[in-house]
Amino acid sequence: MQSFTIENYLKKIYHLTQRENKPVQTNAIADGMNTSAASVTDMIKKLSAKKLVNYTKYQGVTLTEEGNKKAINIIRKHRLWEVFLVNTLHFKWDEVHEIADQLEHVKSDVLIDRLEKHLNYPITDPHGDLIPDKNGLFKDVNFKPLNLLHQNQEATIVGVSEHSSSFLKRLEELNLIIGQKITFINVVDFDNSIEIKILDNQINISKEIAKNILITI
Amino acid sequence: MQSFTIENYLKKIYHLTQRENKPVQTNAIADGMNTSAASVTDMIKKLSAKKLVNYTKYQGVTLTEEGNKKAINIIRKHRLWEVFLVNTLHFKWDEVHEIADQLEHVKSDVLIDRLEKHLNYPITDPHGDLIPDKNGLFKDVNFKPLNLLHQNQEATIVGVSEHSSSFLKRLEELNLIIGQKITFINVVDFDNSIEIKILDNQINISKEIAKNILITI
DNA sequence: ATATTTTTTTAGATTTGTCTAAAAAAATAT
DNA sequence: ATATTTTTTTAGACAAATCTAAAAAAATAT
Repeated sequence: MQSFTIENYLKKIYHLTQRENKPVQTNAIADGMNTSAASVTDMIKKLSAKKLVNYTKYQGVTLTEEGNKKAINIIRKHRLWEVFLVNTLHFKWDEVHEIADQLEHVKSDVLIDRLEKHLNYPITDPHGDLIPDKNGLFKDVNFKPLNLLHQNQEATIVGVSEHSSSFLKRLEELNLIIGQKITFINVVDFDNSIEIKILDNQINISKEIAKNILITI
Repeated sequence: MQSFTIENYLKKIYHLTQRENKPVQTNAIADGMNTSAASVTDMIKKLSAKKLVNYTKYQGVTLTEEGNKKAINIIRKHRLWEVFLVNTLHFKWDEVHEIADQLEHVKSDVLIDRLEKHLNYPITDPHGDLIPDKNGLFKDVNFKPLNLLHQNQEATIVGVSEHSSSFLKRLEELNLIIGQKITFINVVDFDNSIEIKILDNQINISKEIAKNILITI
């Protein structure tokens, strides 16, 4: 009986160490995985014994080079499956995460190669997240959160940094979808919400929404 | 941590009770699953507690109606994924079994619906095995083994009843592929091998090969 | 009908991943 | 600098799925 536990831990640790480049705490992993801190400690010891994480007691963990490689490979598979679900099977972008969480664990390198070819070597998944190549390398791109734009700057939406279904559905309602062009107007002092122009209308979006939308200029 | 163990047992019991409609023995399951008889006994008790199999000590098992339904659903998923692998990703028919064994456990009814639609509602998988519909019903067809044909009878190959890669590869070498028309000539007394006409050539195939080829007249 | 062989089950142990409760260490506050 | 709070680890237990070895039942052979 094989299990996906190790792969899920590696993926979670990867994501938690990405934004800030420092060890992730036991509790943060436990929260993110719906498990107890004690279980995380147990599992971390196993991962450490397998040389997939660097671990010193009470100091949190980082991925080793090998752990990182494995994590990126899972993310590659997850994102390619998401593209498949949206492009080939016509799912919506807010419907694919849970299914891809299962598909990402299927073991077959040739399957992923063929899938990638079938999808025409996509660079990003349906949320604009970069898909690493076979060697784990990400294309170098210049994405930043919408809230960092300056007055009257034009930009194109290329991704999101939050994947909850409720967030994605809201974006669709506002036409804030990938490929959409927008113009930054200004920040409203009172609540830090943001005025933008989109499809010739001016709309207001909260800071929470704005900072989770990725754009390129 | 979820596991596919129960699904794999159900599938195996389904296949082992199919050909002969009587209880399957503990040892037969153990052989087919690469495990020990003791483990099978343990697992059977669990399946019985869940009302998925009918079990009386020393008497072997059969599937309950519910167990049967679950088994057929797994087989449906397995076969649809095989069609996907061959038709969409261009795998060969002898390369898909192991991958489909993983994909069949992905849980999402809507995924299977969309996959089925994408594949244009196929009736059989790449080996000619029938794909049950959503309600677990198989289309009623008239397939039988090639060795049961009579002299000079013409027939079309529609499937195989053995799925090993070595068998399938051998069939390809002999052009014995699905859709191929053949004419039965005669049985050779000495070794029960069979003479057939195929693509204007007469060839000889062993009884072992012949009985694992399914034809329709 | 009894002995032998085969099949199945039980008993007891192991591994994986999890848990709760308590102890220990680190971080924070006074 | 000490007390308090938070975080992490340890200890001990549990469920799932497996194993080997031994016992029990069923099937087969003489």
